[in-house]
Amino acid sequence: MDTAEIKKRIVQGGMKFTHQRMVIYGALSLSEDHPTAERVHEKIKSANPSISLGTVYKTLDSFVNAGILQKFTDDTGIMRFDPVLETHSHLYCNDSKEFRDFKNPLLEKLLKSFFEENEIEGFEVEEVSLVIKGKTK
Amino acid sequence: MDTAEIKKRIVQGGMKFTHQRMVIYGALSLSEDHPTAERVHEKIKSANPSISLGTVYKTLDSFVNAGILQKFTDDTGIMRFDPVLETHSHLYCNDSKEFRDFKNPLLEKLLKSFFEENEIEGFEVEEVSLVIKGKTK
DNA sequence: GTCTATGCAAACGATTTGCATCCAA
DNA sequence: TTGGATGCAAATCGTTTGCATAGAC
Repeated sequence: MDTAEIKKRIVQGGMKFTHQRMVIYGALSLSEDHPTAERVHEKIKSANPSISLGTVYKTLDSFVNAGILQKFTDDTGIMRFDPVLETHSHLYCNDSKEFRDFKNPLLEKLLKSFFEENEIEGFEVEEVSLVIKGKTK
Repeated sequence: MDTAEIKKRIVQGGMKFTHQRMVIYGALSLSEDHPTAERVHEKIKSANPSISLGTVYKTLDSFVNAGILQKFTDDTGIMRFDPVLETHSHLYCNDSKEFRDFKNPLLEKLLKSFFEENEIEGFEVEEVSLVIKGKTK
């Protein structure tokens, strides 16, 4: 994702465009992993030593509220950020403790049809979140 | 679940049987919700004021290691405990922020077959965890 | 009697908050 | 110019740890 595209996303999210937001979103959009706030801070601080960890937290939170970033919490309770907005699942490696995106149209269709065809009594489904745990081989 | 059954579970898990473990497992096995450690402590403390929150944490952790309790982490990063050991999913109400168990053999079979029939390149699936988010109606 | 479980208090670590200053619009 | 964004430090809070004592086996 290039500079212009990132700026567009930030502005479309209804946010002021700042240097910090540019740098932080840039670090995220490059990463295939699902970094924590601290990891994002590490990635950017050599080139941008003045951006504080507090700002990274606040900025990531603003991105989530603006809908241009997704967040989830891993098994250890630490927040993870994901710039991929489309419906997708996550692979979690029990050995390396790392996440990877898993996009599979068939699986998504399967889940979608299941919940369309099977009403859950007393509950209205809005979204489903699937984590696939196992080992990289 | 009665006293004898709880004692059996604790002993079969290879753990010493203590009054604290009895009380803590008892509080969990009664609850359809998925309480936090603090919630468990609240539930038991009027009848057992000497059981400390630290002991609740250590005990719940021992149960998980012994395999007689499952734990997961909610979206806010707080640990939740679940005495239901069989494969099942969770319903999460965005309004009340509460979890309910969702057992559905068809859904479980669907997911199981999907991952049996669709090899994920470079990944060996061990378990899948599904959270269904929405609203109680 | 031995070895683990418990209670207590202090430590920890990820995240949030308050507030003065800065800067994009 | 002005309201929102940033940097810094202190506060928060769920959870863990260390250690002396108690209790299960």
